[in-house]
Amino acid sequence: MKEKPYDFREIEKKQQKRWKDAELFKTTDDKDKPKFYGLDFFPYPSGAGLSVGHCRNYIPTDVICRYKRMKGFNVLHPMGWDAFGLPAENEAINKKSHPKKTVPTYINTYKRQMDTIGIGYDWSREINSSSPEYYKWTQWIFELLFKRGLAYQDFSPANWCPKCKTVLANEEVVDGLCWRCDTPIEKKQLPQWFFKITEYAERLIDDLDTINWPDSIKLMQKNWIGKSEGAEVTFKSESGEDIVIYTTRPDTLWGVSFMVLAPEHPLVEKLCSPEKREEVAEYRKLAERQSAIDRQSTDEEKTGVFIGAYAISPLDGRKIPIWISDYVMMGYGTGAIMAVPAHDERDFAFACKFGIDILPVIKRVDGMSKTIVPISCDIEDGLKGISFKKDEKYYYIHFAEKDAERVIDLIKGALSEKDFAPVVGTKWGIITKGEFNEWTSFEKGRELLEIVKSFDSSIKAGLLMEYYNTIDFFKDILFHTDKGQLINSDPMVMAFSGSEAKTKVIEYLEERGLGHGTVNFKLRDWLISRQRYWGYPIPIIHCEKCGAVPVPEDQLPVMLPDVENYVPTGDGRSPLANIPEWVNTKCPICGGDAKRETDTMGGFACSSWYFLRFTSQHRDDVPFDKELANYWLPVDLYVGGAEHAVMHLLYARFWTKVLYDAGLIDFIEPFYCLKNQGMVLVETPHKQLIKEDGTKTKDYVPITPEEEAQMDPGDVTYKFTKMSKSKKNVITPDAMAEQFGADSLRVYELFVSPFEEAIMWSNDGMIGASRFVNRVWRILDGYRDRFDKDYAGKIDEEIAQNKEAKSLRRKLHQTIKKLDSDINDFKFNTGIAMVMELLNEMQAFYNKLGETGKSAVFSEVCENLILMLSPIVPHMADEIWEDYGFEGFTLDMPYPVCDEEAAKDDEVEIVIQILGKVRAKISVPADTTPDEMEKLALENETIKGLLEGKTIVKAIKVPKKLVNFVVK
RNA sequence: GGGCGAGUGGCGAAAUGGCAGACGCAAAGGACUUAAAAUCCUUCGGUAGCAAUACCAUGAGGGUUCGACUCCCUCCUCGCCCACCA
Repeated sequence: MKEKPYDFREIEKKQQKRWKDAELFKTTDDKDKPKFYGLDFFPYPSGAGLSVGHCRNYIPTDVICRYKRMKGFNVLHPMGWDAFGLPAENEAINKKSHPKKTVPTYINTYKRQMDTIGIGYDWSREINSSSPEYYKWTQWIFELLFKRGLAYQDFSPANWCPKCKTVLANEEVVDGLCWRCDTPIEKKQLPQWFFKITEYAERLIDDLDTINWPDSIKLMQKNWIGKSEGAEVTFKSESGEDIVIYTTRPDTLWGVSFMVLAPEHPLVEKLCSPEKREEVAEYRKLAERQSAIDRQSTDEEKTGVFIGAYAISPLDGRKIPIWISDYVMMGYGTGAIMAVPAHDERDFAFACKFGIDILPVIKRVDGMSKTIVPISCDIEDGLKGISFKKDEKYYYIHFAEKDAERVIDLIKGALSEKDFAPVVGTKWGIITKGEFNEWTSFEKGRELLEIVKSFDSSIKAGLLMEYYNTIDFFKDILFHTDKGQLINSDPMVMAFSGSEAKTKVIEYLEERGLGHGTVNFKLRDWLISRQRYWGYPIPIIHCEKCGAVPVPEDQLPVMLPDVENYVPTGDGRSPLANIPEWVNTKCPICGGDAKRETDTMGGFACSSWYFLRFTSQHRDDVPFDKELANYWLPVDLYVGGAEHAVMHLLYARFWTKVLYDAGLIDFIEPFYCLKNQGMVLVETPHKQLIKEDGTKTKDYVPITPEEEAQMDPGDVTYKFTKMSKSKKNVITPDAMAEQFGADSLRVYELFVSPFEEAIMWSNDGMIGASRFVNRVWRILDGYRDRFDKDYAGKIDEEIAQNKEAKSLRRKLHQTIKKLDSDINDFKFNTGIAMVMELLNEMQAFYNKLGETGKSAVFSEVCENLILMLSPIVPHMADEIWEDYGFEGFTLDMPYPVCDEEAAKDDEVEIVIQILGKVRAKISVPADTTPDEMEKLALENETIKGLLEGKTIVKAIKVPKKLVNFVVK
């Protein structure tokens, strides 16, 4: 027999052509079959092309889709292009080209690369979000939202990126910087279009329970939506204005020491006293100028101004000073808060900074004496602290902060008389080795403190001794709990404690008409306007008489006009505003002169419904076929990076719910199962960052290979980072397919680490994967001429005679079972490891078989190996399949099924332990009963010897696993 | 500051209460070869020992259990996400 070399370049090209010619991946809408919809995140086609990082996303989805197809599912596995939006436009500007030209080129590259690694997409359903056929329907959905009152225009201070010259959504602002170009964001007052996603906040939280997503992503969405329950309370100012505040801690109402409004709060103007007017105006100006980053920083000292006005407490008629400060934000709640320094850390810090009187705590911690027994709570010679006993351990807490006196006052207030019961005078002490040592003098105490300070914190824990120099420890007691009994409040509510107190106070307020319970969300409405060219025009016509009118459906799409110069002007208007012949139009209602909306929509609109379009991409009369959408959706498997946790995934869920409400679909969530693949990191040269004064910092920055070549090798450090074009460290799938083959690349990415974990790209690992693939080929090809299709009838005879054949067959069926369940669980790495074990056994068997030996079992193993590997190494599988004389494609074959009988072990090795330590191992028939196992264990010579003179108290027996003797 | 996750050989990793290190990489030895590559066959956590074997070992310390990488408590380190949301 002539050996056929594994020429993967030739083979992969050939099989890809066969697949294409046979339209192998074309999906039919056969509604009788169970369906499987596998989808990858909608990629933005960039000039950089695909990297092996993208493949980490596409390969596993492809494996699952191929596997599901072999399992008899009707599989939909489409791909499309998120081609509209800022990234595409910015890239085109940089290249001094037009996105209309660059986008198709990039798409072609992506498609070619995806085909190169053998991803089985149904290209007949390809979608390009920048094509009028697609964006017509995105505009249609905009109008649907508009008609349902979910799209509105509003003047608002928007996040403005001066470099991208556009407004950004909250989600697109990262650390106060533009998520694309890292430019600090400014605030700019502009008329903007919003989607009312806040109306769906509750459902967006609740429905998370119905989908199978990673917990971390669900949690991120929950935190982003940020539901909190509390109350709105109305205070009257001295001048008679109503000031409504929002609080989540109505139970602390009687502790209101002052009040804070957001600087831009509309009442500030009215309330401000004449003599404070100037100061207030100045502060407001300052706050306005501050960029998003300053305002969000927690480290900043609190700033604020007293506006010279007072509110009257509706509870007791007390005068409450009103302040403004930028730690209160207009966008959340009512933009006004009641400040309770005794129970809120920020209010406390503010009160300390400005010397505002603090009312005592109004909630006393229940049963504090059970957990904390203060020994002393005083201030002595500048040393401020509290000693106490907790859980039988002694602690001393020293407050180094300048407001320690006030903290200690509050703590005293939070303790009841009985908490102080064991206190004897002002007894100072310190605990070492669990012993309480009284401080005989201040010097002695200081000395001990110094020693303790120098201890490593782990040692401190070991000594039952802890030292704090902050108020951290009491945060839980004072600021971060609603536990405790109400005190210093109205007698009507004082009987209550814990979270019940909160409910009762809300009732108290509602009865007296002072306020009511309410729910607030951190989520803001979704800002969709972009003052940029490369997006689809918002289909609205502004008429002076009729207002904002949606473009009639039969006039959709509103085509994006062709313009030569699309570079943003930076005046806050889109380039479309400079095309009068496009802007000027007639009102669809009254026929009078009107102007088109010139803003375009952000790219997230396109990706908020594309998964629906794939089901019926051909329809030009509806956005999607309702029946087909209901058949295919929700998506059964959605794979992509975790970085889209809040933006895309939240918007797509929102639109799906809107479409459901409009009766267009029958499901409430778009993606049933979500998986996040790990990143691919690559070793990249870095240099140490040197400060201006020449000192070295701890930070390293990546450098390009050219920079590396110019540097002293000693100064270069290698670290694993994400691939990026600017670092010039991108590894492309094309290069890997050329060097090792697409099938080897697929194996490498699946095998090297668990699916969710980041992988450190390694060429050696790639070689290992390629070695495995080659080995599979060599064995299968080597047996090609001896392969016997009619092996089935000859198996029984062979395994009866040949123990090794039986054992190999067992391994085969165990592997089928393991790989099958591992693919289902996304545990590709261990599944492939098991195939490697099978291959090792095959190799040993094959070696014994020699050049000419034949085996029915080996034929069975070969056929099943080809089929079970088909989703993973499809090119090779189909090539060998042909070589073995089979017709058609492995993808059309049923996936191998485990023969449970064949997979059963005859004998198992059990471990014999004495007191949990392994002392012997014996091999027993698999069906040995626990009692027989014990008997056999006791007969073992080694065990006999070790048990000599000992009494067996108990024998723990685990079938097929172990016997453990507990002895005395 | 808050939340989530992780920490196991020289390296990527396996084992989710039952033999720690499957599988792979790297390394070492052998076979084949004029030679190299490739391939095939071995060895491969540490300490002691010729060996059988024994002891140690899953970030550190404690606990639960007949038995802990796995569960609980305390601490350390790293990563990611969020961050003045009243």
